[in-house]
Amino acid sequence: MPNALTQKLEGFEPLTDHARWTLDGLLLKVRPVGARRDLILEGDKPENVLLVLDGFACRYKILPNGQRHIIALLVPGDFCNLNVFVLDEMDHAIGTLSPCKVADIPRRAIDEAAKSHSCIARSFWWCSLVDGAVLREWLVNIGGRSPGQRIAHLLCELLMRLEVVGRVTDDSYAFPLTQTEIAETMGLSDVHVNRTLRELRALGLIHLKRRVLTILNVQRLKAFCNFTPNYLHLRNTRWGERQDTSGPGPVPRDTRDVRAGQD
Amino acid sequence: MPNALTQKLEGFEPLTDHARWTLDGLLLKVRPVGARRDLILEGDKPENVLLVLDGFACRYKILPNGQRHIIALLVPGDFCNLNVFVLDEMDHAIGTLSPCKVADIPRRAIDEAAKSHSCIARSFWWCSLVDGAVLREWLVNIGGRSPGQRIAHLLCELLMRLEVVGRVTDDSYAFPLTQTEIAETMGLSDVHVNRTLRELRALGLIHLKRRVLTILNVQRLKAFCNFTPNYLHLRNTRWGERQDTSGPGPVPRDTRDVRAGQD
DNA sequence: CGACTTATTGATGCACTTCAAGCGACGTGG
DNA sequence: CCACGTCGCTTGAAGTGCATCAATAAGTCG
Repeated sequence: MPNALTQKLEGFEPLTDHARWTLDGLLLKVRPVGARRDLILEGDKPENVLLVLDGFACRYKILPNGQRHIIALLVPGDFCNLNVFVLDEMDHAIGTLSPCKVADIPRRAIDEAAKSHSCIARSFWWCSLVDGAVLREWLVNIGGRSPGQRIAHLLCELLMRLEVVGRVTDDSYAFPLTQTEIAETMGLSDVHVNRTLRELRALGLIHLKRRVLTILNVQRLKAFCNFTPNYLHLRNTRWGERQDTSGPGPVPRDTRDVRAGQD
Repeated sequence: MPNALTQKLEGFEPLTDHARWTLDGLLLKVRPVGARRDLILEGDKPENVLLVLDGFACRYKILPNGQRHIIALLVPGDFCNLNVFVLDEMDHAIGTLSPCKVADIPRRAIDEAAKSHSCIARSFWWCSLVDGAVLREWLVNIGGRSPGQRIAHLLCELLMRLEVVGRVTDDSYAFPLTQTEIAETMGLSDVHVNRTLRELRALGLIHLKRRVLTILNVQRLKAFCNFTPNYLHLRNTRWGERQDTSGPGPVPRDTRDVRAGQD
C-alpha cells in the first residue's frame, strides 16, 4: 500500500517511479503519537518537518481569553510545517486530535528530494498552495454560510481529501472530532453544533456515530452546502475532473438561505 | 522612492543592490486601474503575475446566493497570483477597491529573478507564506472575536502592512473601503459595521472620515483586540523586533469579553 | 443642481450563545 | 463485579447580539 504522502501528491500530478521511491525515503522516522498531544507549539522553531501519516491533527491558536480556535485539519498526507524553510518561528500550534502516526523529516532531506525531482518540488509547492486555498474556503465558510451548510461543507471537503489518500469506503470515513472540537473549528458553540448535527441527521444527509461518519447521499449533501471542489485543485483523481453537474435530486434547503433566488 | 515591492520584501530580509535592481526590472509594465474593476476572475488562467503597486485590491468569492465575500486585502507590494506557477486555474477572483496601479509581470521574468538571486526566491516564498499566515489570523478573527475587536484587528494589521510600504504617516492611512465592503470582509452586516465603527470612535480609538483612517492611540487599539504581529513575520523593520510590552494605558474592554479572566 | 451612492439611525425578530441539568459510555479502583 | 468519576452527547430555558427591514441624512459626481 502506498504511503499517504505519495497518494496525496499523485492527486495533483503523476510521479515517476524514482520520485515515488525518493518520497518513501523521507518517511524513515515514523512515530506514533497519542490523541490530544501537541506536536508543535506557537513560537517553536522546529528543526524537522512533520508529516501526518495517519490520524487527524490540527492547526490551532489560543486566544488570550482562553478559547481555542482550530484553523485547519491535518489528515494523512498533510505537512505540518513546510514553512520551516523561510519562517523562523511558528505563528500557531499543531496538535493531534486522534492517535496519529507522524513522520519526522529532516529539512535537508526535503530539500534534496525537491532538488532531485522537479515533480517533487512542484508537488510540495502545490501542497502549500492548496493549504492556502482551503484556508480561503474556510474563511468564506465561517463568514458566509449558515451553521448547517458550514458543517456540511467541512464534511464534503474531508470526504474528498480523505478519498485521495484512501481513507474512505462507501462514503464513510473515520471522523474523530468531538462536537466541542467541531465547534472550535466552525466558530460555533458546542451546543449549537449538537443541534445542527441533529438537523443534518434529520434531513437524512449524514450518519455520525462512534466517531465514524457516513454520508448518506453525497450528491444531496454537496448541493445542500453548494460544495464545489475546484479549490482543492485535484486533477489527477476521479474527482478532479467532474463538476458534479448531474442532477442532485431533491435538495433540502437551509432555513437561512431563503432570500436569494439561486434557482 | 523605492517601489512598494522592494520595500515590502525588505521588511523580511535585506536585499543586495543588484537584487533591488532586478526587482525594479520586473515593474516595467504598469497600468492604472479604476476602482471596482476585476483584475482576475474565478476560473481564469492568467498568463502574467499581477502585482499591486498602489491602491487597495481584494481577493473575493461570490457565493451562489449572490453575497460577496472578501477573503484578503491586497495593498501596495502584494502579489495577486503567485500561484500561477503551480495551479492552473484561479479558485477566487481579484478586484480593485480603490483606483490602483498594477504591474503585469511575465511569469518568466519572475522565474528568472528568483533563479538569479536566492534572496529574491526566498522573499517570494516568504510572500506566499505570509499570505497564508494572514489568512489564518483572519480565520481566528472572524471565528473568535467580537465585531469590535474584529475590525480593530484589521485596522491594526493594515497599519503594520502599510507602514512597511511607506503608506502611513502619523498613525494615519488611506482606507478606501466602504462600510459595506468592511462588512463583506468581516462577515457582518453593513448596519452592524456602522454601529461598531461608531463604538470604536466613541471609545476614542479611531477616527475615520472621507476614506482616511487615523488611529488615535495605537497602543490602546492593539490592546483592545489583543493584536500580536508575530504572524506577519516581519523582522527587518522597526516593528518586527519589538513586542509592545510597554504599558498600553487604560484599555477599554469589549463587552463580549467579560467572562474570561485574563488579568 | 439633481441623481446616486454611502452613512446613519430606529424598530423588530430570531438565531445563536450561555447556563444548567440529565444521560450514556467508558475506565478505574475498591 | 459494581460504585464511582469523567467525558462527551443531548436537551431545555432564557437572554441577547446581530441581521433584517426601512427610512432619512449626508456625501459625491455628473
